[in-house]
Parts: sequence; C-alpha cells; structure tokens
Amino acid sequence: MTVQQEKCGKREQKKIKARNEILNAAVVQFSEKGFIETSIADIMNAADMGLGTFYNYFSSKEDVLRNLLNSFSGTLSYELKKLVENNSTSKTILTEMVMHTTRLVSKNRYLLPLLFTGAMVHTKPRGDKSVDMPAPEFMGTFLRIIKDGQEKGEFRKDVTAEIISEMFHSMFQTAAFSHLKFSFEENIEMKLRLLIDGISVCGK
Amino acid sequence: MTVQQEKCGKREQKKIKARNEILNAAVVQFSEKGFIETSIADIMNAADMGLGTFYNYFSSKEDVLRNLLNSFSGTLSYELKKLVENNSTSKTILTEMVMHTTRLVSKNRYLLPLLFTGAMVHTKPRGDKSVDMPAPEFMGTFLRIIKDGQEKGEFRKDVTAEIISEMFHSMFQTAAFSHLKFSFEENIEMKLRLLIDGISVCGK
Amino acid sequence: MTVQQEKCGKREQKKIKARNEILNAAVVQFSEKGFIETSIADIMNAADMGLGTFYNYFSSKEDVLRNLLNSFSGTLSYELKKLVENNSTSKTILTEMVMHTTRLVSKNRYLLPLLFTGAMVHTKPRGDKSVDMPAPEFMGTFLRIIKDGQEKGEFRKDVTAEIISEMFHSMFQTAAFSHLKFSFEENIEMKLRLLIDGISVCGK
Amino acid sequence: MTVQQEKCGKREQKKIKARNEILNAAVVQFSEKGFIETSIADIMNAADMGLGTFYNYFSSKEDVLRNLLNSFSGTLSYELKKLVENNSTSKTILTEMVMHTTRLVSKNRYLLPLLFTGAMVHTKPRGDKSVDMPAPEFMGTFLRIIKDGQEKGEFRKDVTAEIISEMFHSMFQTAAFSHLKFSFEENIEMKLRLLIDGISVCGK
DNA sequence: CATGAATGAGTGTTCATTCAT
DNA sequence: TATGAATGAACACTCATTCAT
Repeated sequence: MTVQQEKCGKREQKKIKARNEILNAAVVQFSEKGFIETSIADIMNAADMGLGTFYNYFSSKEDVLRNLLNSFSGTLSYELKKLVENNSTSKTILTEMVMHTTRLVSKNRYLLPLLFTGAMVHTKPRGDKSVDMPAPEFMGTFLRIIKDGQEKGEFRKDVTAEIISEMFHSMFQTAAFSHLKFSFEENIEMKLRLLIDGISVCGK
Repeated sequence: MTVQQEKCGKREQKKIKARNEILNAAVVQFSEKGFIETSIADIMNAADMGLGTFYNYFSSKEDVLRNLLNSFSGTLSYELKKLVENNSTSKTILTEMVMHTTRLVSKNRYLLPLLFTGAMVHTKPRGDKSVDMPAPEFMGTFLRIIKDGQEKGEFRKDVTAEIISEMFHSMFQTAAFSHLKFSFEENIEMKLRLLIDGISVCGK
Repeated sequence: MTVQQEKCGKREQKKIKARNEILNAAVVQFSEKGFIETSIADIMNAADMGLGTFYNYFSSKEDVLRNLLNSFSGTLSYELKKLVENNSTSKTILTEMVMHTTRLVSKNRYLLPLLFTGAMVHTKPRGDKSVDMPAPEFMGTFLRIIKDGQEKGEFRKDVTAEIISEMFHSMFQTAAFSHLKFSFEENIEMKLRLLIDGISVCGK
Repeated sequence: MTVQQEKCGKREQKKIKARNEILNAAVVQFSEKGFIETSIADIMNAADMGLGTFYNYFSSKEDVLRNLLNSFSGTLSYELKKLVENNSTSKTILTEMVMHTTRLVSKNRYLLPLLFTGAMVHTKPRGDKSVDMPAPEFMGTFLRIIKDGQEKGEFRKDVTAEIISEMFHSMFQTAAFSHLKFSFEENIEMKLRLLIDGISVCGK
C-alpha cells in the first residue's frame, strides 16, 4: 500500500498517463472550439481513446474543467511563494503575479472564458445536475496580495480589497475577449498601470 | 384610416402586447437560467403561449436578445444626450453615465452576461447559422466620452481610450457576477472611484 | 489479429447486423409510405431500435437511400457482365437485363420511385443541405447496351440512344405504379415487346 | 336564384376571381418550388391574400392540385372532340393529342411531376388524412383513342390498350424530367415516333 | 367573407450517459 | 479496465389548420 501505491505499479502509472492524455486533449479541444461546443466525444477522439473510457476518469465535462483550473491554480501559487520569500513590495508582487498570470493565460487562452467569467457558473449539463462550478481557488491569491499591501500602507483602504481584487479579475477577462489591436500582454500591461495608479495611496 | 392604422387597431395592439409578453418572459428566463440554458420552449411556457407563436415575432433566440439589447441601448443614448447638452465635464458625464447604466442594469441583471461579455459572441444555435451577435451599439458610448475627456486634457493619454473603455465594461461585468456582500450599486460605486482616480491626470 | 479483424469480432458482426436491420426496416417503410413520407423515427421504430442509433450508421435518410441504390446497382452490374461474356446479341442482352431488373424491382418495389424518377432529385431535408442525390450509376447501363446495338446495326439510329434509354426507364416507372390488373412482370413483358419492336430496324 | 346565381351577383364574380387568383398563384409557386416544397402560406403570399382566406376556397393543398389537374384535363377534352369530329385516323388523333398535350405541358411544367407521376399518390398532409389523389380523368383520354385504333385495326392487339396507354403517360413523365439536351417537344417527338412504330400493326 | 395570430404535433439532429462485451 | 454501440431526452424550427375579430 505504501511504496506500491506511491511509485511502482505499472498499472498505476498507466492510469495516470491516460488521465493526463485526456486532460491534454481537453485543453486542445477547449481552446479550439470553446468549452460548450466541445463534446466529450471530441475530447476522446482527440485523445485517441474510447468514448466510454472518459467515465473511468471523470464524471463529466465540468469535472475535467475543475481539474484544469486547479492545476492552473497550483502553478500560480508556486510563483507567489517565490516572490514572497524575496521580500518584495506588494506593488512588485502584484505586478509580477499579474504578468505571470498573463503569460500562463496566453498559453491557455481556452481557459479564460472559464477562469474569470460567470459564464462558467451556468454550463449546461444534459440532466438537471447543473453543478455550480466552484470559483477556482487561486481567485483568492490576488486578494491576499492586496490585503497585504493595504496593511503595509501601500494601497488605499477606502476601497475594500475584495473590490480591488475583482477589478484585477475583470482586467484579465476583458483583455481575453478584447478585439483591440493590442496583444493580450500589451492590453494587460496598460490596464495594470491604470489600476496600480488607481489603488496606490497618493504621494506614493 | 390614418390614425386608426397608426394607433388604434385592436389587432395591432394585441400583437404588440403579445410581443412584449414574450420579451418579458424571455427576460425572466434569461435572468433565472442564463441565455444559453434558456430554450425557446422555456420562454413560451413562461409566457403561457404556444411554442409556434414565438416564430411569429422573432426568428430565433438571438433575435430576442438583439431586441433586448437595443432597447436597453436606446435608453442610455437618451440619457447621454441630456448630459452633453448640460455642458458637464467629462468626469461628470462619465460618472453619471456609469450610474445610469448601473441603475438600468440593476433592474435587468439578466442582460449583463450578454451586454458586456464576449460570451455572447459565441452562442450556439442548432444550425450552423451561428450569427455573431453584433456588439450592442452603446458599447461605443463610453469610448466617446473618454476620448472627449482625453482631448480636453481631463484624462491621461498614455493609456488609449479603447483600453480604458474596456476597463469600464469589465467593471460592470464582474460587479454583476460579484459574490461580495455589497450591492451592485455599491460595488460599482467603489470601482468607479478607483478607475476615475486611475485615469485622471495627476494634480487634477 | 488479421483474420480476426476481418471476419470475426462479435462486435463487428453485431454492428453489421444492426446496420442491415436498419436498412431492412427502411426498405419496408419506404415501400409502405414512400421515401418522403417516411421519417427517421418511423424507420427506427420499425427496426425496434433507439432513434439516436440511426446516426451511428447513417448521416441522413438520403444516406440510407444511397446505400440501397448502390447495392441494387451492384447486383445488376454483375448480371450484365455475365451476359456480355456470352456474346449475346444486343436484343438478347437488353431483354435479359430488363427481366433481371424486373425481378429485382419486384422484390424491392419501394425503390422504384427513387430509382427511375427525378422525384429523388428533390428530396427536402430539413436544413438547406438538399444534397442532389446522385443518379444511381446503373442508369447508364441500358444506355450502353442500346448504343452497342445501334453500332451493330440491330437498333434504329434515327432516335438517339439516350432517348431510347429514357423510354426504358419510364417503362419501369409506370409499371411500378400501374393500377392495372397485370402483375409487374406481365406489365413489363408487354411493354418490352412494344419497345423492342419500336426500336428494331425494319426487316430484322 | 337563377339569373342571379348564373351571371350577376357582383359578390359571385368577386368570389370566382379570388378563387382564380389563388389557383394562378399556386401554379406559379408549384412551378418554382415544386408541390411539396410549396406551403399554403407561400401560395397566399403570392396571391397577396390573407392566409385564412385559402380555406374559404379549398380544403387543402391537394384540393388545389385536383382543381388544376381537372382544368387541364378539360382543355384537352375539348381538343379531342374537335379531332374526332374531323374523322381523322386513330394514328393522326393520337399524334395530334400528344402534341397538344406536349404544348400544354410545356407551359405548365410544374404540373408534370403531378400529372404523370405516382409521386402524387403519396403527398404528405399534416394529419393522417393522406388522401390518395385520384388519377386525373384525362388519363383515360389516351386509353380511348388507343382502343378505337385497335378496333379499327390500326394498332396491334397483342398488347392491351391499357398497357399502351401507360407507355404514353410514361413518355411524358420522363421527358419532363429529362436531362438530355433536347427540348421537351423534341424529346416527345422522337419517343412518339418510336411508340407509334411499336404499336402499329405490321405492314401498315 | 377576409384575415392573420395562435397553435402544437412533427421533423431532423445532437450528445451525455449507460452497459454488455 | 477499455470499449463503443445503444439510447432517448432535448433542442430549434416548420407549417397546416383553426378561430376570434
């Protein structure tokens, strides 16, 4: 149960590999066609696996999504830890985290409508199970950074950290759907300047 | 025959009434279940009318949406005209328009995912007709106000008006989906302060 | 793995069986109600299978039809080859082929409105896909036989082979819909005599 | 009741006019789109009359068709009477009648799929009323001419008149759907020669 | 008699989910 | 465990027919 489950078990290895193949295929399909337009059959075709196999690993398309969001979230948490250990200012941390997120999102554009939108709240599974997708955990990351900044006196306090945090989320969201001529990174970069100026305490 | 045709005509009256009943039912359903999840049958059930009747008035669900967006849009245009005639500053106009929009949106929450999101761009009708929903005209309203403000020297120019305009849209969007304890109006009000500070030229 | 894949495979067997069951059910329904009046639901009810199963095998009603026509066509081609190898006269070949066709058609009455009519050209699928059904290949069979006969001097040349060919098609068609007291075979047999006399060069 | 109904009665006149307008509109629509694809709404739109008005004159689309076929039939009967009074040979009468029919049909191509096809046997009304369209009366016209010819010894008797009559019907039918380069008239003219030769007693 | 809005059964088609192999 | 054929509920949309005006 110990070693066997942890490392060995060719059986176990294979299972994990299959699981990842499904996730990867899903990412590609979601990116190409969007979440709603992608059917489970699409995913399993892309993964070159049998349709029924899907249900050995996930309970629904929404379940796949949850997993993708969480792994995304994990990556960012790791980056944050590094920044905090460096004793940077909140402004720096915030800026850096935004740019990290931007780069990650750039490579996984498909996730955007799902990461930051309420759109995901209402996906439409066949039955009545319409599970409200839980807001991905990393949503709280920016909140903590901002709160820290407020306590350190870097950021204004007359607007709550929660509200400011929402502004950051929305920044990503609209940038992702933007039809302007700017690249996603450029778009974010400009908005970031705006927001940073807006939340910084005067004179700073 | 003239007046009669224009105003009277019980037939005509009834038709308009039926049309409005469908629109109202659609509003309710969209609000409750969201646009995508609402079926035409849902709407007509809510309206307590026959399914086929729908097609006497609208050609598709998207058509209903277009109508809702446009009437919304018209209302706001009217408000803007009044403000401009008053020779207010851009900052005032912007603030007022945001609050007007906020109030309207408050009463028509359902429209939000559609008004400000790219979500609407990809609705998925059964056939391949996937008509890209035209961005509602009023999307340009805020853009014009901001450009004016930049020309008058009220707003910073190192961030383009288009980008700023997107920030305002996103503000509405996330406020609409916010799970925070604040009311929609309070939420917007705080974000507005933030944005106004962010875009105002220093010293102003 | 070779033979197994080719022939065995209970899975494969069952699939083929199901496919045939659908085809057979379609034949029955088409015969009873005609092509246009038969709905896919009708077919699958008759086949005692789920509605959705249809789409695992065929893409549309027209697709079913194409399959039926082609298998029909193949059978006749085979008969023709045998006759030609026997060095028969054109008159004999024509007569024999007509009788072969007659027997086949007798057993598959349903196909007639589709085999010989332009009716099939305008089926009306729901969408706009209105695929012009390709005229079944064997339509050309009689044409070639007649051309041969003309070249050999057996058949008159003042009427083009194409026109004569059309006469044969129409012969089948009306025989199929005939309300006269004669059997389909008798009907054809008489008409055939008439046509053969009409196209033979005098004195022959 | 007498004179009034027969001639006067502006009311009556108008009714007849409306009826004819519907028939004419139906002809145009049937020609353009075919019988099945034409909806009652199409007809009444073309006639520039209210949809409901249709049911004051006809009970269904099939009913309209019946009327069109019968008026067609009437025209031909009239021509036949003239020919018979001239004491022509059966061969002449048959030839002339075919050419008359050809010209009429040329101008009313739309009717063809309906006049000569079994297609009409299975039109598909919404309910279960699927009325088998009665074969238009004029179908019998050719039969009588041929029988006369047989009695006079002009036409062969080893093939029944009914069968020969069917050949003539089929001639029209396939000519109507022909994709050959010949005009409808040319097409018929050649086939007619063939058939006349086929049915004439030898030596004649 | 003329009208056209209302109706709902019917159609083709999709797809998440199940289950026998 | 992997598979994919079977399934049927759900959808958008059409149109003959009715009936109140």
